[in-house]
Amino acid sequence: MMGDAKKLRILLVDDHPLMRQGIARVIEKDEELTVCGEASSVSEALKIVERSRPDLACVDLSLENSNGVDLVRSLTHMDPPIPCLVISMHEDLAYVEKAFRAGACGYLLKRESAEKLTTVIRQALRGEVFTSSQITSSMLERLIHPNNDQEPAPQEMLTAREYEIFCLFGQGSARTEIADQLSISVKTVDTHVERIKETLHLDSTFQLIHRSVKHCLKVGLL
Amino acid sequence: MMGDAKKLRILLVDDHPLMRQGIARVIEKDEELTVCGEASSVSEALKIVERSRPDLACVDLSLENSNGVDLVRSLTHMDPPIPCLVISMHEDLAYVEKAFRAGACGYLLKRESAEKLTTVIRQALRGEVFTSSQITSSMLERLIHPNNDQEPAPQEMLTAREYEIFCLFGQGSARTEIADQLSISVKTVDTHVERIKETLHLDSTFQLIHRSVKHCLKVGLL
DNA sequence: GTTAAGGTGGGAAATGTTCCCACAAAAAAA
DNA sequence: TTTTTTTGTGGGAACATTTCCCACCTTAAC
Repeated sequence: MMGDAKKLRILLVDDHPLMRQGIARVIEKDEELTVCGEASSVSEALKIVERSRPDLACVDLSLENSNGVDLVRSLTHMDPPIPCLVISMHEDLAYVEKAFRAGACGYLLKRESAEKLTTVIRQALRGEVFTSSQITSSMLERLIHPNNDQEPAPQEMLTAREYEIFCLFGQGSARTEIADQLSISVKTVDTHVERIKETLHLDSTFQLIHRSVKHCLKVGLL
Repeated sequence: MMGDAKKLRILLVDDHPLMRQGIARVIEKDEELTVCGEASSVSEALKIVERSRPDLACVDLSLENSNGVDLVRSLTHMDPPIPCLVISMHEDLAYVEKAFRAGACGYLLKRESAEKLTTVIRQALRGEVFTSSQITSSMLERLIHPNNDQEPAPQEMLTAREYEIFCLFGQGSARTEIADQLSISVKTVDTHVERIKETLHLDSTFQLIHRSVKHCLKVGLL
């Protein structure tokens, strides 16, 4: 019981209970680490942080009904800041970018091994920055071939609003209909469309619809 | 051997040997019916018809490299005409329509029972018109709800040229590009587009693209 | 507190769509 | 055979969309 006081306290945030259990087990195995709380949403996590300030938070990026990125931003901007290690299933660099822009100090892929986790947690607590080796090589790849666009996932490239409109196109709404549904001006829809096309390297609305239908079909929106 | 002379002679046209065997077996079981020939293509069928004029032809609509509808048209427009019973796997009313417009006197779904087949053949030989009950109810449904379009297959509804253009849209070409590829005027493409939309009950080019992409994805053109 | 990013819109020229119309060839119907 | 329908080909003009600029406001980010 005495030793617990010296242990570094870690908060787990993931909406999958089984995943939390797995991570917790790995952490508890380490004599210097302990889990001080578990949360499945941003609000839960913030409550736990208030009453028991953890030394580190392990945050899953894709939380149900809320965004792990926002949590990371909150935690890393507190006084004093709580370092955040993102544990994500997404290899996509767009996620990585969002996480680090929000203040994360590490990005670990979920399929990484258990030993890696404790290693990374220690690194994070020492203030070191970490990414999984796949992520590192992806970043290097992008560094070397900056214009290597091979149909990136629209969700990652577009803002929430843009993606919303993008999908509405794919689901069969035309610009005027989208404007009605969203209660915004057609011109606003047009501007969004412009940005979407720019981001996705599309030359015309025709190509946009084309891409959107394909995407919606792929993700089961149609 | 004497009895055979009085038997009603039936020609089988289907490109699946096993299916022909199945139908033949059912027919031969009936004392009043006999199979006078089998063919897997239109040309084969016409040869058999010349040398042994059957009393009835059972024709599959989807023949390899040729079209059962054309055969039906030929047979039912001979002098004297040879009645045709279409045996098809397609429940779609578009097929039914084409078959009857070509002169078929019956339309039987392949998944119908064996007993049904002999019953229907007798009906056909008596000059009665028959459709499977599913087809009948589909027609009634359409009669009651005329604008209840349940996405019929575009290939069946459109002419060859129209379908060509329809698919080019789905594969990413815009109207001007299609005009270039086909070496025709953009206006011609526009007219085709108009007809396609009319046939498919589409309200806008937008919906056309939408439908086309879905279709191309379904048939593996994308 | 200045910069960057996201969401909101307008104006005007270019482009695309739609609804007419027409004509010729081929196919179907009479 | 002759007539009618279907198919493929196009034009003109009104209308709608797209595209390219631009601007404003708000909310993070640095």
